[in-house]
Amino acid sequence: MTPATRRARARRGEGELLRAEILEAAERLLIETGDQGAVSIRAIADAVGVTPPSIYLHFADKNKLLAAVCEVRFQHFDAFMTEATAGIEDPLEVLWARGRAYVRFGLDHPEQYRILFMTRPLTDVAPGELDRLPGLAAFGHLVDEVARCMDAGAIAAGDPFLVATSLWTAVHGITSLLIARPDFPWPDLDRLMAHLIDVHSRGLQGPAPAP
Amino acid sequence: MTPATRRARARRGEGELLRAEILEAAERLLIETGDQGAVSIRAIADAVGVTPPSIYLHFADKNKLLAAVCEVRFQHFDAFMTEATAGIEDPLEVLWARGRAYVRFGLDHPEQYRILFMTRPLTDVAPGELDRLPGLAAFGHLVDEVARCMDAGAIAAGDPFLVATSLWTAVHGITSLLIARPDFPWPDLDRLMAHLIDVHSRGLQGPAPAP
DNA sequence: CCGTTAACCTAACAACGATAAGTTAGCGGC
DNA sequence: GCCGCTAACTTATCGTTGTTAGGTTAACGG
Repeated sequence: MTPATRRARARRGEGELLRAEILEAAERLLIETGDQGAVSIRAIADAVGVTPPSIYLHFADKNKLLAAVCEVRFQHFDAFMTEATAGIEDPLEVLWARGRAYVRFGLDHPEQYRILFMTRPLTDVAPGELDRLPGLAAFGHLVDEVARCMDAGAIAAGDPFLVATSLWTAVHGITSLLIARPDFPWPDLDRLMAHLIDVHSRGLQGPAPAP
Repeated sequence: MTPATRRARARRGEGELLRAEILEAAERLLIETGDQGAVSIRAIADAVGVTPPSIYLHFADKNKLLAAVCEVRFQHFDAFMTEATAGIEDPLEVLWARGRAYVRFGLDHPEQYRILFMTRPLTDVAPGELDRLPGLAAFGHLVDEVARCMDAGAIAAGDPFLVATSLWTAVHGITSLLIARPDFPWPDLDRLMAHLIDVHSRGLQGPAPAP
């Protein structure tokens, strides 16, 4: 594959345009190839119509680039889950809708999900900017909804953080295994999710363990 | 680091010795560096005291080597979990003991767990040798134990495969997230596991959803 | 039209996985 | 004792990767 047509140089002050084009091309390659390893700096540069070093004018290294790609995608993560719960009154149903949305989002964006939640963090998170952790806002909302369920008596009173963490690991378990082991003879996803919700809706109503 | 002292050539018919040394060195590097990317063919060869091409006398490529490393480790996987349930009478307690052992094993061998269950399969599994899938025997035993619980009336009757799959995703969710996101402010693991077991022991006793 | 500088490119490095082709040394046979 | 076969390696090299140093082009203010 010969290099794509050379990209026209941006006008003065418009250098940031390249950054956006790089992000777009990188995500497109990530989705098309389905392989993080195939998304090389050279392949991205080629897709954009630019030489490899130009990438480094906008991203310190490859990890930062991939992190940026995922950050863009996951800005929609929390919003997507919140939308999925719009108009639902029952706080317990809100929880289940959120869980279903989580799994769906992960399976719709498997490569980004893999980078964000199935590999070690690409960029070390400095203490103090923990709030910029992707998905942390979403987790906060989950804790809130769990607390709301407890207040409404929909689930047994207890530690909302502990319950939220457990719910997170539950939906992550399904999402990540489906992504990592697609060759396993999985039962129908809807059945699996229904069972998960069934178990939890019953299991969370009993007395919580002592904190 | 200069190359380690050169390894003495194996005697005739003892070429397989090198294979074992390579596997050992590869796993040691994997554990010490904690980074799959740092385990290069050259680093392994250096650790063994041999040149890189010698690796290929025993392994077709790097993926096959890493797969072999994990296979060795996971030959103990099912046995470890079975041992953890030895002497337990209550079939439900057997299930929980197995779950605890699963998480412990994963956290004790995080890099191998990551390769086996958190990345796409290193080597494509040919149809017909599905039974050699690492951990599949272990999964079979899980299904058996779930069925035993159903027979004993410890959990509601239903599809043992569905329930076993769900339990697998549950323990995998905890294990894999703990490995991938060690920086998250996790609650105490024992508390998390106790909550998981609490929820499931209650949730699995109600009527199962229709198959 | 000139000079500044933003926006790139050319050339190259070290490290990687992998391969082709050569070399060394253990050991049975005479 | 030493010859030859070949198992057990090595040397040299290829193409690709992430990344950097330093040079070049062209848009725009004056």
